[in-house]
Amino acid sequence: MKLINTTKLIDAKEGAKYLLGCILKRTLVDGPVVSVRIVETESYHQEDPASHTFHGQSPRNSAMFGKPGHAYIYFTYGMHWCFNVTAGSVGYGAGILIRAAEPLEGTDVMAQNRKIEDIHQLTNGPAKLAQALLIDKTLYGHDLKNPPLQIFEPENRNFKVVSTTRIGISKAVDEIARFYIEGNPFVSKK
DNA sequence: GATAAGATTAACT
DNA sequence: GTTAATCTTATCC
Repeated sequence: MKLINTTKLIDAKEGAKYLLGCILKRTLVDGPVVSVRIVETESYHQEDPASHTFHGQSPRNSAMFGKPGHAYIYFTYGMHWCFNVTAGSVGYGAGILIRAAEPLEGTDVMAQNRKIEDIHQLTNGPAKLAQALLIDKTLYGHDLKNPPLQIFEPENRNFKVVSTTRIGISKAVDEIARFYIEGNPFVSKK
């Protein structure tokens, strides 16, 4: 498989569409490999009031001001981790939230991590995905070209992309920055 | 130093 | 449809 081309992530919105269909591969400490296909993303950039980078660089968001193609991971609502791919050139704070994915490999491990059986509930939301793949602050700033967390280009792009407004935010609610694969059953609801 | 809100989820009524 | 869970960060005294 071919690793992603990070130059495609310079523009957050284009990057969010580029990541659809890509394979996210997680190698766990004790051996098992989990892989999922990205089916839903949202883009955020520095002039966007809904972005964590809107008010400039801080210890929390510093990864997004670094090289594109790294992991920006944040903790929210006192209990959830969310996983993003950094975007934009160095010095410009942008990122792409991975909202949902389709389980491909290691579904048994994901079910164990999520403590549920239903395949359709394993990774159909940003915090669910992070929990299923055991993603937390230890992977903050991780270069996604290296194990234990990597992203590969898809074999083909035989799918249609739908563009809409984002979910679960209160600022810049009219911005079209959410993208998902049409008809995919693992796209989050709401 | 204190407080309010948050790129969510699951469990209720 | 509504709400609790639970804690970090940013913002404002």
